[in-house]
Amino acid sequence: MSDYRKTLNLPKTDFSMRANLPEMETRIQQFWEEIALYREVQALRKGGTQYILHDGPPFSNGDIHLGQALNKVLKDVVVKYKTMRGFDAPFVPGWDNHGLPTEMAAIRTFDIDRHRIHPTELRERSAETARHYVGVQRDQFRRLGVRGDWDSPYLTMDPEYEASVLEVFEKFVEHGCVYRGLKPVHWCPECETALADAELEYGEAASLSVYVRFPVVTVSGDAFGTLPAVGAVSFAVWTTTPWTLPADVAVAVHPDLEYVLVKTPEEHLIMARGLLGDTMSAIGIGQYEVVAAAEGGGLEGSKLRHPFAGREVPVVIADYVTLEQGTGCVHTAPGHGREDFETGQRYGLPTLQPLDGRGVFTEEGGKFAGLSHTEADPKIVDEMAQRGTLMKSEEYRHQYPHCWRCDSPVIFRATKQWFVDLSKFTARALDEVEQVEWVPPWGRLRIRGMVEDRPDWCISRQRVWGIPIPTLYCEECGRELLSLDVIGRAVEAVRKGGSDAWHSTPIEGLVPSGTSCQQCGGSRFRRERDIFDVWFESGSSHAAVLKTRPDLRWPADLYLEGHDQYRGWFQLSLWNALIGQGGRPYDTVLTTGFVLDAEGRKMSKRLGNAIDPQDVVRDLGAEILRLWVSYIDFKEDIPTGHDIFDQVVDGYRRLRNTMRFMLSNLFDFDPDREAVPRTQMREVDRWALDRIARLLERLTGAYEQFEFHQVYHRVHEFCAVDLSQIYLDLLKDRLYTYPPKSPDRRSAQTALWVMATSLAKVLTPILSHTCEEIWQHLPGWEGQERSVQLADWPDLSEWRDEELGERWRQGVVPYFEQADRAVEQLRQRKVARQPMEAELALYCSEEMWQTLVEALGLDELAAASGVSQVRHGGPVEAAPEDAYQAEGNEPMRIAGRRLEDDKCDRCWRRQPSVGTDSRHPGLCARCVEYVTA
RNA sequence: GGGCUCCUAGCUCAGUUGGCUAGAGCGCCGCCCUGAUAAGGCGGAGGUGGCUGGUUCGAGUCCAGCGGGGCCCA
Repeated sequence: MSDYRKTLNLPKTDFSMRANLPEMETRIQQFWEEIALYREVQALRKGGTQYILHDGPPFSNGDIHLGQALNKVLKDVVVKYKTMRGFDAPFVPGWDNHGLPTEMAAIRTFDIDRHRIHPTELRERSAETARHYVGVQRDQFRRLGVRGDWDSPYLTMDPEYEASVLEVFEKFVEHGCVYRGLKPVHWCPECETALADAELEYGEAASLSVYVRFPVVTVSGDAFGTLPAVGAVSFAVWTTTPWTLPADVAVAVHPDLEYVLVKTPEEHLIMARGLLGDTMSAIGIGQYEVVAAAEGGGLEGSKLRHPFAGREVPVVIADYVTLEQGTGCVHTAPGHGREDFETGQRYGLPTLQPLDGRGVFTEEGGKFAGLSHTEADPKIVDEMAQRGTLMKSEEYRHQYPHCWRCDSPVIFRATKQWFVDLSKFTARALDEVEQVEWVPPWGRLRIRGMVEDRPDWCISRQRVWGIPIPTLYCEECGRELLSLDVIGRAVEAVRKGGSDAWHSTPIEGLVPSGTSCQQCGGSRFRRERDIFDVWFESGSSHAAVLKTRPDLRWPADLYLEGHDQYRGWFQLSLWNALIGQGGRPYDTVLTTGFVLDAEGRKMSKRLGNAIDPQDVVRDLGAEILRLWVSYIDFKEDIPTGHDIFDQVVDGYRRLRNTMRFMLSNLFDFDPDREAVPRTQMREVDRWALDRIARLLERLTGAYEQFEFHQVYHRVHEFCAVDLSQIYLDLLKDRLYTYPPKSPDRRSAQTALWVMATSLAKVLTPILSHTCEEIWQHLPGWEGQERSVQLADWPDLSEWRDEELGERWRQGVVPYFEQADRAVEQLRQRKVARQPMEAELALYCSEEMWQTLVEALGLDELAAASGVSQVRHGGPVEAAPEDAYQAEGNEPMRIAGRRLEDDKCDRCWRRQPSVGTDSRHPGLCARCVEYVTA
């Protein structure tokens, strides 16, 4: 009997069931290399409407992490989708080379002592590091299957790019919004250098904690009613850094907190009610009474006497004042604190800066001049004790930032920095924000908030690895010189020789002859050594990249980054483009959530819950990572974990095997010659095509809305339900047992071919490698593109059949589930252990029966029911007692019985006709006909 | 502490303008098949919709508060 197996058209394909993805992907990627796919696609889409996705540059300072992998794959999905839709959608990847992360990577890699190394050498080492990691990351991104112009990416350290940044700066200067001012920065007095946040290490340190009286001169309005004798009333202030008191210019209170006037045996004190008890016990006063209360807001403008400097200081409002510690009255020294500084800016207070680079008090420090800040601490306390303004002093241990190199405690010190005044662009910026499409929509709200309360932008950094700020200082008086001429020369020099040219060009080459200091008239200058904030560089990418490359255009259609970039790249690119180019740099901004672990916590190397994309690619394959990207909703927080990847692997298998089944049944199909015209197709095949046509419309919509997870979930469901459970299952009988060239079989193959090619196309943006592999295993046809990525987006609208689809949805598809249940009941009752042993009798209206028979035909109705035979038993009422009661709109009952007919050796169906032909005693009549034909 | 945001079965997602017993796939358990076979089919269990209160004839869907997670600030 097994002889008949040879007469069947069993599926055949080289498309393996197990993918061995890592191996397959490299083979496919090699193929892409060979045909220069990126160029091919670009050439093909040349002339199409441009769609510019501008790549946000990652730092070139290490291997790519999962978030970056996610980001690039998403961009790849967008770009591939767009090109298949006919757009000219180039993808130019970029890297952010400058800045502290790379400088630190270089210091680590080369074990550099940054206090000894010459800046030029540190720049060289940093450049080397950056180049190295650009190469590493490029390979890693390519390994993910990301298609782009990898041969000519943009690098922020390219001289051309650097020159463009300086040109943007030039525009800023033209607008007159660049100025030099004071700003407190973390400063290491040992190393005498500014420190970035990343260079701080927090550790325990001892400080002097002091409670200090700020005697009241006047209190605003009648906040506390009638005050007792002035002079006997003080604001109680607490601080752990007495050495910052010489720079104090104000006391801050919270506008909404309640403040009280407290009477003690000796005096009256003012502090927050919420801290009254703590403060009193700290300063050792047991007997006191509250005599009046007022909201902090009402105290604004009160005048106090500095505890030892003699000057008057105002009471100001600040919402960062809390009840966690202290008295609720916060000592404010704009020169020594970031918040203090902003408060000072708001009130127009002076920024006192009495410390030099070594942390030693200058003349401005008055009687403390010459003392280091640590030496001054006790002296200041003594001074206040003598003047009677000290209430309490004690040692205090707390977490305090230390220098990462020398481990000494750092200080906050006001230094001169370059700023950009953004205030006059705020209205324009908000206007542009409204023009942009933010996805998801709440992005607008978020960026609006940031634009609205944006302080002036400090663009200078005291670092080495970056683009120099092309300004000068007078050698005589130290006054800065902002000159368009000088910037112009810098642009030219940098364009030729890179950033180093600014440092190496003789000063005469940078200073136009006749230049003189605006302040003292001096004619000798030295160059600025500070560099730009890296955000200024990357924020200029729209100009440096979009405006300079012929394959791109300004502004971009899309920026796509993590939602941390609202404050970062999105915002700073916006200001930069607004001031530099007069408009927004993007039309749409799409943001992704953050990659979290399975418990929803952030991923970090420290927690040890980070997943390395390189591991995923090596162990599971890039396709799994790509599928994961479309498995989750990337706009929300993104949960990850090995179990999630396992699920993605399962999902991949389902997709792959469904595709494999279709491919394997197309082994003898020639789409050019054997495709069956729509009118001659079996109805069930047309139903399947209507289903996929309908699916395709939804998928296209999902791509348009950047809802890629909808693509995955809908395709997966389609493969599992419409195909595996229903269509492919019922097709087997026809595909395997019918004569190879019979129109009925070709009809099925036509449908399979349309579905397979369409699915391969619509999944290409996501499963690029697998779809390419499918493409290579499909039966070839006239005009088939070399790569599926060169194909057009499928249009299956011709296969839509509204009437048929509706009829099936109502009257046919629901039957399948009912049949399954009826069969299950037979199995439960042990009527038939195997469904193929059974026959079903449907008890329903004649009309209902006709609908099913006309839709499927008797053979396929049985196949779809999973049994050997199906017949109409009669009206519902005629059904036997134990018949299954079908659910649904119309009444139907399904009875079943075990067939006594023999099983056909060929088609496995139990048919009465088995054995009627003496030549083939084991076959049913249908199989005899096919075999003898 | 502030701005924005998220919280539906073990997991990832659906649920149209508030309206019938809240769905899918995966996973799990049981069965069948061995002509998709390191596949495939059938069935089953599994949800106080983060919690509390409110608006409404009716809320997963609207409002308020609380709890937990995330990003960015502080």
